[in-house]
Amino acid sequence: MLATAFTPAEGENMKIGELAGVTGTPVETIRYYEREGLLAAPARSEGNFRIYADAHAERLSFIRHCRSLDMTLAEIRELLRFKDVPTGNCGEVNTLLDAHIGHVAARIRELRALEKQLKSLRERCHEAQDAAHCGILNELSQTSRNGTKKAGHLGSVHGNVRNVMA
Amino acid sequence: MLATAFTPAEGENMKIGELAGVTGTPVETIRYYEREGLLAAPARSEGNFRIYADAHAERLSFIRHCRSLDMTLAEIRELLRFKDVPTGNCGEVNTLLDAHIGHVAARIRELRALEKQLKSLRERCHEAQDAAHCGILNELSQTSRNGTKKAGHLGSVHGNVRNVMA
DNA sequence: CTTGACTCTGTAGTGGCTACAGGTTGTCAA
DNA sequence: TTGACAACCTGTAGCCACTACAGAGTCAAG
Repeated sequence: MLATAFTPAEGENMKIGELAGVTGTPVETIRYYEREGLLAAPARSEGNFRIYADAHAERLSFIRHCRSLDMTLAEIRELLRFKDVPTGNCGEVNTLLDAHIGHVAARIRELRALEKQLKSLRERCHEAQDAAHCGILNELSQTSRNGTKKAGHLGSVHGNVRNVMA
Repeated sequence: MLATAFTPAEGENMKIGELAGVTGTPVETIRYYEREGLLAAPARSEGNFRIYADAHAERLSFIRHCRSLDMTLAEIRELLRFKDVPTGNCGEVNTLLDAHIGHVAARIRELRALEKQLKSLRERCHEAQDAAHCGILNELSQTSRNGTKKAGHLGSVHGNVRNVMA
C-alpha cells in the first residue's frame, strides 16, 4: 500500500508492459490469456489501463512455465483449476503430468523413426547430378504404404511455437 | 481410352474419391492442395467432377510421402520445382533434405531436454495429497528464468497434424 | 504544447488441414 | 419413372496459440 510512483519493477501496481517485462511475455499474449480466461481481468486505471498485482504475475509465470513445458492451454487450464481448489486432491495433477510426459516420449519416438527414414533417403543421392536421376526425388515418388504419423496429437517438426525466449 | 464403366481402382480416369482411396488422402485435402497450387487442376467431366489421370496420383503420392516425412508444404513446393525441371541440378535437393534432417534432430534434442524437465518435475510429488502442498504445483509457480524453446521452427508436442494413417 | 512511448479495442493472418452448409450429379433398384 | 442415396461441387468457418497490424486514446517528459 501507498506505493505511488516508484517501484518500477515487480511492484504491486504494474501496467501491462511491466508485467510483460517481468514475466517475459509479449503484451499481446497477456491480453490473449485474459480473453481466454486463463488470467483474470485486472483492475483498470482511470485511463482504462490494466493494473496488475503480484498475484497476476505469479499466475502468469505459472502459465508461461507450463507453456515452456509444451503443455496446451487446455492442460494448463486444468492445472489452474487444481491450483484454485487447494483442498482438492492432487492425484489428478500427477495423472495429467504423466500423460503429458507420455506425449513427449511418444513424439520423440516418432521423430527418431522419422530421422532414420530421412537419413536413409539422403543416402540415395550423394552428389549433385541432374534431377531426373536423383535418387531422392525418385524415391519420394514411390507410393509407399507406410503409416507413419498416426495421431498422437503431437505437432510437426516445423513449428507453430515461435519463441518464448526472453 | 474407351475406358467406360470399369477399372474401379487406379485407372486412368479417376474421380476425386478414387484418387483419395488410391493415395490415402482425404478428399478435402486433395482440393486443398489444388487451391494451394501443389496439385494441378485436373480436367472436369460434363457434370463438373474432377477427373484425374495417373500423373496426378503420382504427384499426390510424392506430396503425401513428403508430408509423412513432416516436410512443410513450402519445402514440398521447392522439391516439386526441382522435380519439374529434370535438367536442373539436384544439389539443392540434398541441401533442403539436410536442412530438414537438421530440424528433426534439433527438435529431438529439445524434446529430450523437455522430457528430463518434466520427469524431474514429476519427482516432486509421488502421492496424492492436498493440492496446496503438491510439489508439482508449487514448483510450477516458481518464476524460473530458463529460456527453453527458442525458435527452431519445430512444433509443439501436441499436434496440429491429426492423422494421415490410412 | 508537442512529442513519443505506451496503452486500448478489434480484426486478420499463420499452417495444414477439417468440418460443415447447402447445392448438384450420378447410379441403382423398385 | 421415381425416388433414394452416395458422391461430388463451392464456399466458408474453425482448429491452436499466438502475432501483427490499424486506428484511437492516455500519459509523462521536455
